[in-house]
Amino acid sequence: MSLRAAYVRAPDRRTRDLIDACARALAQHGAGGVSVRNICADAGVSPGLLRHYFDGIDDLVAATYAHVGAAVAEALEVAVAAAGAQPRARLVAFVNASFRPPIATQDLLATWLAFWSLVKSDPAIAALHRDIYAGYRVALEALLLDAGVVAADVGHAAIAITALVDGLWLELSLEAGVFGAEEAAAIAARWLTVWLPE
Amino acid sequence: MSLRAAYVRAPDRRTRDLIDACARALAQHGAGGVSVRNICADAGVSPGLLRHYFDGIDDLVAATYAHVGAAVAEALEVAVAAAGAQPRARLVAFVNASFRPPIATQDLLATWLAFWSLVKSDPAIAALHRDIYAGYRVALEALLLDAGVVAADVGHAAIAITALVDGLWLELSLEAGVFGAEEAAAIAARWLTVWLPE
DNA sequence: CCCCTTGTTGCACGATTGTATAATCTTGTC
DNA sequence: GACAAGATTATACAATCGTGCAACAAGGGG
Repeated sequence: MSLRAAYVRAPDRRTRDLIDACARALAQHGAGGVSVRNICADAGVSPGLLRHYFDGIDDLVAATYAHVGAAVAEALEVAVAAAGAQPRARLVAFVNASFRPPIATQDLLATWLAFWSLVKSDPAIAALHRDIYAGYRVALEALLLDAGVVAADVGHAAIAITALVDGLWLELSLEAGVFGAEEAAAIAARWLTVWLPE
Repeated sequence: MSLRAAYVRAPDRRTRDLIDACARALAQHGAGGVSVRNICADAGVSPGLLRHYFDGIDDLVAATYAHVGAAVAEALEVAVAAAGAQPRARLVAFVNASFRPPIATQDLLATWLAFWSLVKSDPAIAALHRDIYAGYRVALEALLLDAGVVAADVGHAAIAITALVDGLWLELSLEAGVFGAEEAAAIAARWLTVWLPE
């Protein structure tokens, strides 16, 4: 049974290998650089194997988005938990974590940008995008409310902060060198004070 | 000679037709939806004609980016000129114009998003992107300086405002319906006050 | 009227795409 | 060790990709 378990777990290993290879392809060559042969060669498997674990290349890309999205959400959760109990510190930690590893790495930003470009053409990606951002916004709105932002402003503030974070991600990814993650965090922190009382 | 001029001007018409068709393809199907046959069919010409006016499909996409970028820059310039002489009004006009027609149309935002996704893979697009954003940032920095932003802050402020505008564009394009251009303009206006004195 | 340039078409070519499939290898069970 | 089942490979196939090319249409200059 234990050997059986090890044998059964092998597919999960391959699933993960393919997702990682897909993320690498997305990061390095953009959305146009993902092809079955490309990904499978990078994962070290035969091209035919992809269809054994996924319904097709689109399904793999969607699974990669879900995986990366969950990893980001988890990293944000960890950062908030580590910030302690003070509401405002938790909010700042949430925003600042967006500009530090493991989130603000060059590869992850490029991968995320590739996902954005697929939202328009792939309905499955669009649905995932809605879910991921809805979750992000809910978490952010809760933190804003706890930090003392007036209820009427919470919706606008969440949209504004999300937009700023995404915009800074975009520039960090596209124009590496013009400014760094530290400056992005400083800008976001300043933006936060607009919505906070006092 | 006059007939000759009319005859010579015909190619420009076709160049423009192809660029428009390319922009439509980019807006509707994303970066992955641009193909020679697709674009030429939409423009109403034979597939072979594309190579008569452009070095290839990549060249056409680059030309489309340059064309759209120039159109946006011109629209911003017009908006600033129409705002009068008061420095702060000119700055607000510059930012607000980003969220009104002819810039903040659904099609143009989708096209712009497609360009972003190509920066990583296409060096020509990357060079164009650098030029376009450098110009944008120079114009914005000049307006900020005139509006009274302290010189030491101008660089950061330009980056921050550019990021916010791009982030709002991103959300307007990807999640149409969650919020509108009017709310985006209101958010940007509030963000501006952070950098302005008093 | 003929020619020559240029715009334009239609098709063919090789490369690459995603997917389907048959054969092979590996592993657990009896 | 034989057998069943799943993992994996290699190859084949149709579709689509960008591009090259030969031919046709059209109009200006000789």
